[in-house]
Amino acid sequence: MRDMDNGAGPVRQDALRSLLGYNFKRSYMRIHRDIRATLAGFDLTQRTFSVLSVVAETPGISQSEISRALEIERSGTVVIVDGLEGRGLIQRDKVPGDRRAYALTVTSAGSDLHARALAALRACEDRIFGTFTPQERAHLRALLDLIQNEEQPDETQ
Amino acid sequence: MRDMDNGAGPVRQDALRSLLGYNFKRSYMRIHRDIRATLAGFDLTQRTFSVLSVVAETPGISQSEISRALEIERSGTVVIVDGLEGRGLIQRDKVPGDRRAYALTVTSAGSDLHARALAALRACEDRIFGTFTPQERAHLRALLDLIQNEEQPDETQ
DNA sequence: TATTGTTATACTCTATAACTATA
DNA sequence: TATAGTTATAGAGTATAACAATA
Repeated sequence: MRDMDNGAGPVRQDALRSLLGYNFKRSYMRIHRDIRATLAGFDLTQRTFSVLSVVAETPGISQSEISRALEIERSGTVVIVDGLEGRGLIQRDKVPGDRRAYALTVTSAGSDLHARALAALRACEDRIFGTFTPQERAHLRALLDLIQNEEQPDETQ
Repeated sequence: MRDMDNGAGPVRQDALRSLLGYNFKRSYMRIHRDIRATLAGFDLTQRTFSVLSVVAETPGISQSEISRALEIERSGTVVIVDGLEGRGLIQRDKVPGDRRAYALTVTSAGSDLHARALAALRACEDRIFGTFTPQERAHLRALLDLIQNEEQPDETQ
């Protein structure tokens, strides 16, 4: 009787369900819940993992470059890098040519944690998308890429 | 030279990009930005629009039913309903059989705003997915449904 | 002038807990 | 005991603004 507690009848949400945006949100919440739980086991969040990952793959990257690549505010990147450095996962080194910036690299501990968290995330996705065929996974990825590469509305006028 | 500011070379994010979850997040952020801007024109958020929409389509629905249908905490629903009621978009009526609950319905102003916001959202989605073929839209919707209907990990043991 | 890194602040969103009235 | 609604609070996540040092 869950949908008929007060006699209003089943809960209709035809309008919401007709919107791709709403279904996208619900799907994302479903995925995000599992990803968050997986990363919590490594004391990481989506953001801290993303920063760790980019540093691991781009040794010498600066904080500003991270901000641009991941679309995080610079002020937010500082806090994340502080945390990762404090845990001995990455380190800040001086940049010879530019005394403003740091060159970030992962420590061996950071590299190790990144590898283990990445493996856990792949396992997590295998669970979430376990019923998907390889073709369905590829198609989903292709559609997500299409969305990300959409023209942005021109805000310069 | 945006990706080579410090000589670290182009920013690599192969690991992140190999994860469906990360691409999902980026796509969702892209879509959400436009949806939020669209709804802001009606002084609505995704949540307040969702509640308004469900009330419009299920006259007499209770707050608890909204919470279950939209997966919002009851305490959050109260605040949203307060706001919509304060703006004259929905109203709370007594339920004959249950003195605890309210029967919610939209006012004519609420019905009108819902219709206009819904039309704006459809137009917004037409812009976002303008380059998608009808088949691609349908396929995306089908894949999103698959994700939402995934078995949840059993937490009752 | 623009950019890098930083700090402090504020705001939004959401979850949690505790409570009352009623079933 | 369980449910409907409510209130207050706290936390996470994120954005904004201002600043010093350097380019």
